[in-house]
Amino acid sequence: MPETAAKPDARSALLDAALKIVRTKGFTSTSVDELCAAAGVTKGAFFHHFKSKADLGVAAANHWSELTGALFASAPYHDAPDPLDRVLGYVNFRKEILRGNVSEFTCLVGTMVQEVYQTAPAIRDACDKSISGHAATLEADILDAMQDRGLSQSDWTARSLALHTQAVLQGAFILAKAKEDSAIAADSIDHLARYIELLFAAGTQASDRNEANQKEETP
Amino acid sequence: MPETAAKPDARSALLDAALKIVRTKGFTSTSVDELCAAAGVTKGAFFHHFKSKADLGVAAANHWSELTGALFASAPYHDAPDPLDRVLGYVNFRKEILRGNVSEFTCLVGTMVQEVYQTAPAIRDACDKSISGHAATLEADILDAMQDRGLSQSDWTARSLALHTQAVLQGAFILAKAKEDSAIAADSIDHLARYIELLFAAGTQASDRNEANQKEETP
DNA sequence: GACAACAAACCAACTGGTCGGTATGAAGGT
DNA sequence: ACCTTCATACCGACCAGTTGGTTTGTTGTC
Repeated sequence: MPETAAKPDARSALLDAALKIVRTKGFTSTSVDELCAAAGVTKGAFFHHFKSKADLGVAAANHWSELTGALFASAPYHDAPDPLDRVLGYVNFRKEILRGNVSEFTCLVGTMVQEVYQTAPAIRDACDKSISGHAATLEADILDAMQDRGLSQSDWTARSLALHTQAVLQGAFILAKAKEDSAIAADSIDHLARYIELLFAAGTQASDRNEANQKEETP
Repeated sequence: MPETAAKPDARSALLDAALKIVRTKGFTSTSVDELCAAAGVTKGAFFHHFKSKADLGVAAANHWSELTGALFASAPYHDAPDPLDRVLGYVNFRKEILRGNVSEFTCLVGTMVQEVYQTAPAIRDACDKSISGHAATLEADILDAMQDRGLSQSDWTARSLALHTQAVLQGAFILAKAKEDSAIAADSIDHLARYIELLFAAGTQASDRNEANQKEETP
């Protein structure tokens, strides 16, 4: 991965164009010429900065990671003192983000990975890194909430719940695309929030009796 | 839509080829020539049966609906007397289905709709119909379970929960593709099952405490 | 004068789609 | 029984446009 220090104009223009176009048409349907036209550069510039279209795909996924990373890092839900409130704040924030038309709030890497997971391993890995890396930022808060609520020996892990939130979001985007409606995505996110609430409510209730067993599952 | 009575060889061969190839490479990356080669027919046959590639996409989505409809209709979970057990049986069945490599258990219409929702409205509608139609088969059992457990005035509907299950599954497939691993999908399905259990357990607890268990046991 | 950052003409392979043609068989008249 | 008609199913050469990618050339800057 290159350093994000210097920003030649054409490169970031192409990356920004890729974010917009790929999210509406998909990766393979987006041609290099189209990208160049949207970015206002020529093909020469494209292949100067990216050695192939697939290379652009990888760079776009990384660019996406940086953009979303910054967005969520600066989101207000981190301020909540209760870790569970931070987790629920994240989920609620994801719901608030559902503004504008579908291609504006859906996920670049979720879209790309479906198309190329078998044909472009480099892009798939970049997409996985983006999703998993984002989930990891949630994992810490989930872990804190689990400890806080005495759920350390539950039969699910903080990581699996963090990844599950991403699955719900990705799936919600698919439904939103199929129905061309963001409301259905909001419904799914509501179910996700309800699940997390129930999960922690049930936990406090059931396993309050004793604590401090660091073993995981495996009966 | 044509009746499924007569089955010309070339047509169904192309449809079967489409199911397999589109799930691994995506719709736009799958060329007509490739489809013809895999089906052992010529281009003439292709455009005799389908007026365009998009038309094949619509037909493939409908074909998918029929195949999955038959699969789930004959699944054993319908036999459970308790409607909640049928719902949980469905979820468990979805988990059991995760066999073989990723392209063998992922969803054709979920893959397609991501690519073409903006560019091929006919395909999008066919995919929506497939997903929503499948969700509708779950909705009846959910509704029964809600009545059975006295959850009729909850702040979520049977339809939204049915669609949520589809969102979770579609999202689980995306994660499985990103990680090239079905285990992550199974984890998400476990979370879904846990959610449904908690949802109905919490409901019975909160609003059905006095009314107790008045359901029949031997139908 | 070396090098990064572009511009733009150019290319072979491939794309979805067309079109004239053929093989088969059922329908219908005589 | 024989012939014509017509529709369906299929073939495969062909087409124009597009694809990702290359090459050669022109800038500006250190």
